Amino acid sequence: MSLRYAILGSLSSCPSSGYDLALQFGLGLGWFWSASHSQIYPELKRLEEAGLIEGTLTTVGEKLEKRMYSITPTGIDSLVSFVTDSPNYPPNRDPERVQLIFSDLSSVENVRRHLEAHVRHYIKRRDVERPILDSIADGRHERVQMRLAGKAPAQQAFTILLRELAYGGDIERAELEIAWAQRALRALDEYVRRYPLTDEGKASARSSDSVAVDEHESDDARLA
Amino acid sequence: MSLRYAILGSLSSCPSSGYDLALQFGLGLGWFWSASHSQIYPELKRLEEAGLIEGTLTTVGEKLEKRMYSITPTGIDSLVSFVTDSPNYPPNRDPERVQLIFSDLSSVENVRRHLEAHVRHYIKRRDVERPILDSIADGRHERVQMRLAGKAPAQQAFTILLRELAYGGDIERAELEIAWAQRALRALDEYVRRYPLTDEGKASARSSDSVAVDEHESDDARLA
DNA sequence: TCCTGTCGTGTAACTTTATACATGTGTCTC
DNA sequence: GAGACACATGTATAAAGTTACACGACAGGA
Repeated sequence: MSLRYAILGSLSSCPSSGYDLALQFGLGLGWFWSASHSQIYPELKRLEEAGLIEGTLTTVGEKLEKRMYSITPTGIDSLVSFVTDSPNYPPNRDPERVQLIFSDLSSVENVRRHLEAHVRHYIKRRDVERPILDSIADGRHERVQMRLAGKAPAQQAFTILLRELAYGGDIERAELEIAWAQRALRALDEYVRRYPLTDEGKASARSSDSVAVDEHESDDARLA
Repeated sequence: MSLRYAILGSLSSCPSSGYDLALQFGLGLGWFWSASHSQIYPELKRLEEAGLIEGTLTTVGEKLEKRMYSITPTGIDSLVSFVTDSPNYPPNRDPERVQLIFSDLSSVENVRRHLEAHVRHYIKRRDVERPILDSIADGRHERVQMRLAGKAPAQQAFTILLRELAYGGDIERAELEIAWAQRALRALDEYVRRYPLTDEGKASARSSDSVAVDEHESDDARLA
């Protein structure tokens, strides 16, 4: 049901078309909830039927139709009751970790690649989100500005605080992932130092050519 | 498709019934991938048809039927190619954050409750996972022991390392969430100190009785 | 004029996940 | 012997999400 409330939330900043929302779900809001236009358009219809939003048909240029939706008072009430619910935490589904815990079937090299990709992914993410946080902090962020319009200074500060917390938390998560993966890479190095010959026996776990490994078990014993 | 590989991964430690797997997906493996029995049983059939696993019918007691599945060499190959893929990161869907960023429509008190619940949630999670990590680190973890069976010491150390990294990372995530939410709570206190009267005007953002807020805007100006 | 890219709105088919329904056995305790 | 609870396996239905298909308008430059 969160898609519904993400839409209501976005519309509580300013009226938008389905297209606008789809962009939002790909960019700003997309850091917290993703959705594609094929999910958004039907949901907008349902929301309008339920009276939570209101659409007006406008035209761009000569013929191009555009449906602008605004949130209704009922919609606001529904959104408020959503944010007032105690937070719910969906079941864990982390494909990256599933890969990692079963990667003992592959090689140290593979895990290294995995962790390096992890670092790159979260560095990218952090580097994209940091400027957004900055622009919120110093009042340049356009969509936040819209949300602030017509509100008292105290309310404005509250809105900004919450956004900073959300983006700040996301960036911290990214930084944790980077630090974790880098430490993991060092732990891998350490492992390879301790079991030097295993690194070459990459396929050892996959097929039964564990001869090479067995051959060097004495090395393991010596080093351990 | 990760359900499929989570099942294969679990079966690569030891043969299991659908029931066993459902328990796993609720406990150990469930930290990384959740699934209910209604998803598992049909998937097991598909996996058997595809030749990735093999089921044998046994009986418990007199009549109670039990289907034990083992992973086949083809299944191992499939699993290895899964863990060898570069990690993929699913779209963001974080209902807690969606609530937070639109919580400026509710009250400081509501956000405080939200953050306190967040702290409790992740404290609980950390406290459950920490002993699991410990049991892996000192070799008491039963399912990890099964996975180690018959492997060379170097391979065993590799398996243990990966599990430690996975659980360790999860615990770090929990600790980050706790620290973040606690800092957020202090930031809320700070906000209330700066805008003292807004705290009482809880409903101000919801309805249009912003009179109370407007009345005290001079206070805001004075303090800011 | 054509072409490309953005703007704009939808539907169809499929996969995945959630929730509930449905049934029966084994084991232990009161 | 009855009842509670873990063991064990499924199906049905609906909701949510993904991917692809489908159409057309506008604006800009080549």
